[in-house]
Amino acid sequence: MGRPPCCDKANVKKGPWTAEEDAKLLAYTSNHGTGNWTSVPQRAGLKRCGKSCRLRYTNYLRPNLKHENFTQEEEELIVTLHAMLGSRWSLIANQLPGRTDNDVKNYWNTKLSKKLRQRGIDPITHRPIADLMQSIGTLAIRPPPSAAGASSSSYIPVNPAAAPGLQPLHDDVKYHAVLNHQQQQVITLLDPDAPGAAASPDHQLKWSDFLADDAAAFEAAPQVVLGQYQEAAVAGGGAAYGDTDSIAADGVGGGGEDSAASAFIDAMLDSDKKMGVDQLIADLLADPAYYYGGGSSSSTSELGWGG
DNA sequence: AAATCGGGCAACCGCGCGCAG
DNA sequence: CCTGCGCGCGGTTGCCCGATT
Repeated sequence: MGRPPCCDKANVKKGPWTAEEDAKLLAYTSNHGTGNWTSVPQRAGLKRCGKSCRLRYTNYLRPNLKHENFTQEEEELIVTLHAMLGSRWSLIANQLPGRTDNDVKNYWNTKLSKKLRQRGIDPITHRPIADLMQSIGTLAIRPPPSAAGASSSSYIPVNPAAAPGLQPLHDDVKYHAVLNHQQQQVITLLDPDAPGAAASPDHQLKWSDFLADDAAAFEAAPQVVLGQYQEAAVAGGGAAYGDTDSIAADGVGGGGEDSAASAFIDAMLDSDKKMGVDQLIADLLADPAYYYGGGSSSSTSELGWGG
């Protein structure tokens, strides 16, 4: 038994919107707001599905939308957030004023993923493709990640300790130093007075522990949860979102990992608005070590997005 | 000049979640 | 607690248009 259709599809227009339709929808929303989309078509005199109206409004007609090209700063922010959040386009778009999730998604699919591939970085895992090939070869004999392993996680540059013999593409030491430093800044910003802040390596819990009881853990010590999430997010292989997706897909776990991520993300989004975490993200992006370990951190152009 | 190809983008579809009754 | 409904999200599709042959 499927869900009934939201509208009479036989009598609904589909396809590109005309200027007249746009005008009607805009006039209606400016006068009545955007609640109850199912009734909007009838009230606005449109032969469209309410869902289509909502999409048209949010992706095109909504005030303050940017219609110009993405800037280099926006590109870099998308890449970083995608590495942390996966394909949660709405969350990523929240960090980009004037951009919609559809914009970000399309831009990623058509431009950014290709750019990453061209630079030898897998756009799904955000790890060097060479590293992935190596991982495939050694997957069967790799031990499961331990707490210690997680705390020294490798992300884009492979951690030599985790894969001895593999040539690191970047300056891993510098990269990890930068990343850890940025994480600590974020954590401190969120709750500088919290006892046992994640700054203490001995206190770091395993991400899997957090997942088992994420809601309570987050309320009790969000700064620790943040540290864990970031550790998990940067742990090699895109475990941060790949695992949650698989959990969600097979319906096992009652959304444990997913809710863990969501709880953290929601809190993060609330907090960053208040505390300027955006700037920290920008600082992280501004450091070339993020993708190309070593070198100075003077210019984002060193990331090589320009051409 | 015409045909074909490929990229980019707008829009659609189906699903999950939250909420109200 | 259950059910129906609306909303939002992510994945996918299909059209348009410029580039190439």
